[in-house]
Amino acid sequence: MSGVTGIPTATISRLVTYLRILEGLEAQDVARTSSTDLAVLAGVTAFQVRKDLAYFGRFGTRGLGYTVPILKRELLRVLGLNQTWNVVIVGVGRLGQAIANYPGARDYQFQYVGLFDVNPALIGTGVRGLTVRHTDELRDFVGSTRVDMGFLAVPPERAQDAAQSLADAGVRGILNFAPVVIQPRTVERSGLQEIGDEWRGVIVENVDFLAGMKRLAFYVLNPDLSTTGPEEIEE
Amino acid sequence: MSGVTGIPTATISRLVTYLRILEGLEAQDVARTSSTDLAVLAGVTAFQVRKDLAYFGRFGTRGLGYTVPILKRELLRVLGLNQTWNVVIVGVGRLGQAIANYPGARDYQFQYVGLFDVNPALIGTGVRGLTVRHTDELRDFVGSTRVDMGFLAVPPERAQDAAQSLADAGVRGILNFAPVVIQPRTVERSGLQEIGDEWRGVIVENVDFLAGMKRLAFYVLNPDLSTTGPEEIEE
DNA sequence: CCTTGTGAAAAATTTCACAGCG
DNA sequence: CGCTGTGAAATTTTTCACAAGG
Repeated sequence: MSGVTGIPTATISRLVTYLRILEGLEAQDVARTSSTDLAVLAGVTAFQVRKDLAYFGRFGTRGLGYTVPILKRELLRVLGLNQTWNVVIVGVGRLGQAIANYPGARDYQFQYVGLFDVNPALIGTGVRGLTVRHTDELRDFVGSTRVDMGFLAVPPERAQDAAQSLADAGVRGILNFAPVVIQPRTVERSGLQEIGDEWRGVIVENVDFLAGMKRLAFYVLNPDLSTTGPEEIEE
Repeated sequence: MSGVTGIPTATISRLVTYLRILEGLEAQDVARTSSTDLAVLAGVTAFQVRKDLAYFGRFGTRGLGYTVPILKRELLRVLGLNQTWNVVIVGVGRLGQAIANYPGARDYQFQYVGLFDVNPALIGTGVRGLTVRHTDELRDFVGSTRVDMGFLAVPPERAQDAAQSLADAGVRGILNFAPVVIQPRTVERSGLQEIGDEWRGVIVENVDFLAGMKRLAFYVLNPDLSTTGPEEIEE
């Protein structure tokens, strides 16, 4: 859609933050905002805000700033949140269930369409109106239902296999909650054939609670090394 | 401890990954490894591994590589994971309880010493052997018990206040699970005095599931913009 | 001969100054 | 005048080539 290239991944994270802020402003009926406002609320510089937005277009009016609903709409579009996303959850233990029940996902047209696990005790039970199926059925399921992403909430030792199953089934994006690096290539594993070249093009994003905890430990011990955002937020 | 400065935050994230990999290697009784091995397993370049480690010392032997237990021990030390961390959880709803029950935190001497919430229905109940207290008691609690970090698992609209409570109580690190930017400065809030200058020096790390989901949406839509790690991992 | 550790080069990202336009 | 949008400068981070050392 946009032929743009070389956009920092940090920019994408910040766009998500700006969007959240705009939703807050809209909820308070604020009509207009500026790069400086957004910068204060996001904890970055106003330069950064403008540069981030400039990668995707011109959304403001010189001399006036940004119209909240317009900028919000544009960010929704840029991030792909103005469309429906069908999601399966693989791993329906405590974490998987917490994810399924976490409020806020539905606000963005994220719909859980399937739950999968290998634990016989869980299969057949219902969580949020969906029946838990065996992970072996993933492939058939994806064949008959559109699935845009998979959330991986299995124990670490099963994460690579489960990711492989998702990729083989044709799922294009994986949100990995397991504290493991998912290998995009088929890593040599004793005697196994190289399966699933569908790997090419599968995106993996990680959400890692344990890693966050450890990073925090480091920065509490070395506060001088932490990035506490810019000193000056105004230009 | 280390007078080193200017260490990329990305380096700290990668150190956490290397540590995890080393623990896996140790569990498989692998005695030695190399920057190339670690690079493959971490999905980065070998240059990167060596540079990351070099910020903190010389842990390898030229010609031989790294001794797994030694490098692991050094990374534990660097990250501050060879000591006990006392943690309180603020917000004991579904998410807070999932965090309290998540396995793996205890492996690193992270100990939950207190649970806090404002919901009367929860106060007094027990979760994992701890009694849930009212958040108002946080300050007294921190006065009598050492608390090194607080995990913030409250609804977004309460996150800033709860973070303020933690900071006022003297907690140095906050792991924020709420999809909100915690303001390190006391932002103008209708009529309230500027309280809690303890803010200076409080570290905030974020673990944001919804943001991960949205980033994934973007990259699934724009796969060409995703950083799929290096093409070549070998030197 | 192998693999680390590191100064220097290259690339990416952020900061900045100001032109552009309502 | 005010605030955005952006090319250029400054800074940060990564990549690289190779010296150092077992």
